[in-house]
Amino acid sequence: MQITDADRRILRQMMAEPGLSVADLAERAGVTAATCWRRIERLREAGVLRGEHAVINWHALGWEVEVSLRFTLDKTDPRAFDEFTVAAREVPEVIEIQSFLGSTDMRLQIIARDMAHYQQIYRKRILTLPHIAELDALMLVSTIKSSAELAL
Amino acid sequence: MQITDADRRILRQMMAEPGLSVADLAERAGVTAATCWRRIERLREAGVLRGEHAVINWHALGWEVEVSLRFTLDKTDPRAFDEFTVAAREVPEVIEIQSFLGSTDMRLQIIARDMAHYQQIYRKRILTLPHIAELDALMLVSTIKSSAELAL
DNA sequence: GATGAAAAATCTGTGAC
DNA sequence: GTCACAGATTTTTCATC
Repeated sequence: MQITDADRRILRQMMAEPGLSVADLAERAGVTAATCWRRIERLREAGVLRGEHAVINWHALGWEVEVSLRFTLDKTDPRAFDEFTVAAREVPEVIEIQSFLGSTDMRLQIIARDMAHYQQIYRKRILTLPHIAELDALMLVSTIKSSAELAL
Repeated sequence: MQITDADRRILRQMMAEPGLSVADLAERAGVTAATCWRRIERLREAGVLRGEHAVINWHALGWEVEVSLRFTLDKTDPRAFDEFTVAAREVPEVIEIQSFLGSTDMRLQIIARDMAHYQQIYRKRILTLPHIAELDALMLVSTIKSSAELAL
């Protein structure tokens, strides 16, 4: 798919001010609402726009503990990656799963109500994940920036 | 702010099916559209709901390289954290900044068009960030899960 | 102080140009 | 790509609990 300057302006605006209506987006991107809508539709069909994501402030909801866990897997078993991933997806407190090339294989981000809750998840759901060779945990203090304002 | 059962149902539904209209959300959460709208507004004002973000497929836009960088800072200087954070925010290719308690102090996530572009960002914008003591990089292969479906 | 019903304002999605 | 428009949706108002 060919991405025009107008597409780029729309995408940039979506990143800069998420949640804007199509009409407002159109105005800021310098196109009419109908055009903007059709472009968004095209971007969706082309797989550039994957959908929407509600951004929730877990802290305000009383989920105080956020942890980033890095795993090295036991690569002697070729099924390690798949089985680890499938098992990790099933833990509801896991809010992000990333896979890497390098010494670390996977990263999970986890939220919990408090330390006691985290301990419980850690022992019952994390340490029981399959094929873990090594693991190290970092307590998250804050997420400062979580978006992009790129010159596409 | 007091969070009711209806609020929880609305939030859970928003996470499960982002982008739903207020009317549909209301139906699924078992409240009227007006009530649902008012509750969402309250959650927004209370800072529980930070908004809805469009999920962009960088790969489809031709941004092929994604990297996670972990930093240990030089803590002999008390301004290290602030100065590092301020400088990191200004790099447009940095799409996430997290700060931790533990051996690692910061994590940045970066996107680049290709390896050559990444090398350039790495040398000119990352290695020049202030107060870096140690740093290690991981090439991201994929992000598999990036949401939560929690029993709030 | 919170709710639902209904009206008013606004936006979306489509067709014609 | 623009314009016009019907239908849908959001947001306000108001009477009620």
